[in-house]
Amino acid sequence: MSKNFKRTLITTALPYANGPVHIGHLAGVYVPADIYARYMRLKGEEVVMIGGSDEHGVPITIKARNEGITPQQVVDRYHTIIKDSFQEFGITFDVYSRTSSKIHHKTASDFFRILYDKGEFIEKTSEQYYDEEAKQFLADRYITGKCPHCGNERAYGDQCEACGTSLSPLDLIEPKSAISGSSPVLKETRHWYLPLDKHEPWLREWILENHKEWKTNVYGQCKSWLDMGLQPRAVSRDLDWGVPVPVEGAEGKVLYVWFDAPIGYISNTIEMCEKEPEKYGNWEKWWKDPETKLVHFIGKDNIVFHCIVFPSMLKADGSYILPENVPSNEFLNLEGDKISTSRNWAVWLHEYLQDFPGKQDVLRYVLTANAPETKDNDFTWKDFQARNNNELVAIFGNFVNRALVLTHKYFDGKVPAVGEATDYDRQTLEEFKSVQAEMEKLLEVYRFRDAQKEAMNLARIGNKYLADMEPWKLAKTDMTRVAAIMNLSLQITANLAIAFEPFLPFSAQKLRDMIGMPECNWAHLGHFNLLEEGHQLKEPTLLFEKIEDSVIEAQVQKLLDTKKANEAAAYKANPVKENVAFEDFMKMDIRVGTVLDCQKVPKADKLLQFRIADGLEERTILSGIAKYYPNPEELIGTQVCFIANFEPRKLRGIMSEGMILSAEDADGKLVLIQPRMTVTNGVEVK
RNA sequence: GGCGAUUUAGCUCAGCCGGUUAGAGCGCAUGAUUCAUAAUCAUGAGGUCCGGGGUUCAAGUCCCCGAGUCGCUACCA
Repeated sequence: MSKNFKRTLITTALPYANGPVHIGHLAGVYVPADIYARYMRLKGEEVVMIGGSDEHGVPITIKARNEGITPQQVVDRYHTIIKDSFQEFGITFDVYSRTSSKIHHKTASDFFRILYDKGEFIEKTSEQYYDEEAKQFLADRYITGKCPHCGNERAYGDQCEACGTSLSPLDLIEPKSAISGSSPVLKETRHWYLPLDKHEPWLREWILENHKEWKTNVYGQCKSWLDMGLQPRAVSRDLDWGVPVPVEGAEGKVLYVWFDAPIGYISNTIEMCEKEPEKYGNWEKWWKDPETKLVHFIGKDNIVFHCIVFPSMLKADGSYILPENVPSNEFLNLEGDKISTSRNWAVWLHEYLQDFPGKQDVLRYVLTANAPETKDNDFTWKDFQARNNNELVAIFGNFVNRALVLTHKYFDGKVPAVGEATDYDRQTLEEFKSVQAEMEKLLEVYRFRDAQKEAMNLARIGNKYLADMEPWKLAKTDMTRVAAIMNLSLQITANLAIAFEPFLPFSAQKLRDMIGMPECNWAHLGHFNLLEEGHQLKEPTLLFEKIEDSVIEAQVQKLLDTKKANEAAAYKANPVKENVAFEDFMKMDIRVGTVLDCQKVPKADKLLQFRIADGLEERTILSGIAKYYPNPEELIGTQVCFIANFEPRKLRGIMSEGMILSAEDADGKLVLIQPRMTVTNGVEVK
């Protein structure tokens, strides 16, 4: 399956610019991609690594509204943090740009237009609300009106927050535009769809037949999607934040964010090439030459977009190459819990860089050693400390220090003469012979965890060599032999500087400074003539430092604090809604009833089916709280509050006659509202 | 619920096309050693390979049923 490619284009998933980057992003995408890129460069291959912020989409506009700033201000803030922290962390992007850039708007726009002109889209027309004052179509949530169910005057077009009902804008009574306040009118609007179903046949062959080497999770998920049958996907949205749809009469419409984002890889490549044409050449050679190997580094939540949707877009255009591989990692957990931006459960890169100055490599090492390559993994601070102290310090750093200190002690820091190799020396040399090939084999198939282990193994061999040779004893009798031993130890040190360069670039650089090895060439790995006799070494400094318990405890405490803060203080209660008349409240019929029966609804994860004695007869109500009540039978006999005069509605084929009231806690957990003492069934709540 | 992935020593993970006593690193125990950031080196203890069936001369490895975990997806009146 290995073709001969001339050059490699590495893309990294675009971080969404509504928050900073955390260790999950790093472990899943950026550290492995950077290792791969550095390795390729070290080999002298032509390679570029593309990155950038994904800055469009509805969540950013919502965040902006909540904070009373513009979407541009939101993305400016996070783009800067993300870009700066990546750079400080040593992620070597050839370009790190953003999708709000001019060049991206043009690229994405042109891309759409070409597909449009080729007739690669399906157009569908539907009726949507239009604001004649603001002269634009209104996205669902920019329409407010009276909720047909509860009468709340300020329901949104997609949902009534008073009663929780999800709505269509057409359901609203007396709709109003949230932008101008005027009454919108219904107007026909077109939307464009990418007919993925049309692309299914070649996708099948391309993935299922020709890319069996993809990781099992990637291959499996693609197969699953293909077997289910692909559906057309909308590529446009009514929104004013994004890339405008470049079609006549499409004012107020933008490209849907998932369509626009992957094109960012292309725009960023163009930007890179335009900035330094002599270095990178024409952008098209990176995207349109079949001799370019395209590799997407992503997380597992992005598989379908990168393996099915984006390739379909590229194929629809017709002039682009397709990805050769899509190495997708699983997720990294933090101290046993899912990493979450909204819950602030994360180790943020920019904060790590502040708390651990100069320790980029420690985090790089730990994230690689514990990378979620085949399944979700857990990051713990204790493990972080152990890997630093027991591996980086004790094995790698210690060996380097021993070799250098001994050389300074016995030979004034000059590389001593080679000398005759003993059988044992030859054995040690033998172990280095296969290292280069071994590491390449692993790196080529994106197994960075194992590759890094190989590098660490070299330091282990070094430690063992010194322990077995005991030059500090021989120094009393045979300095020629000591010279030979130290020479070999120093050559091992030089090899370490090469082997670790893709993984621990800062430390490798530091090491090369110490031993005076300005150049770093992958081809030299496994050789033993890297440092010449008589070459002067610098005074050794420590490559890594031990991390004390107190430092780790402080980080753990920080996490515990955010957890607490999340649960209480950080929860921002929603603003109080508009006053309502007493009569409106009286329209709501809230009552108490006893649970006669309660069980999970088959084939639904969230639904519980209640049988309630309501004082008159009995009624069935469904409620989406199954997750929080794993033993529903325990609710039998207790009393709950419910809205009795709700329009009945069918869910999963069962008629639900009302709504059971729950409080939603700060963490999203739903807790039933229950009377403190038993009351008569059917009494009203006022 | 459907689909995909995953479940192997205390922890983190290897085990290709089924083949003799299941491996590595860390942690732990014991011993050796002092050049080194109490670092290193050696040895050792630790596993009904998630559970239950089946195919086979032979299964961690293949098939079926089930459980846990994660992702995509449907469902939270």
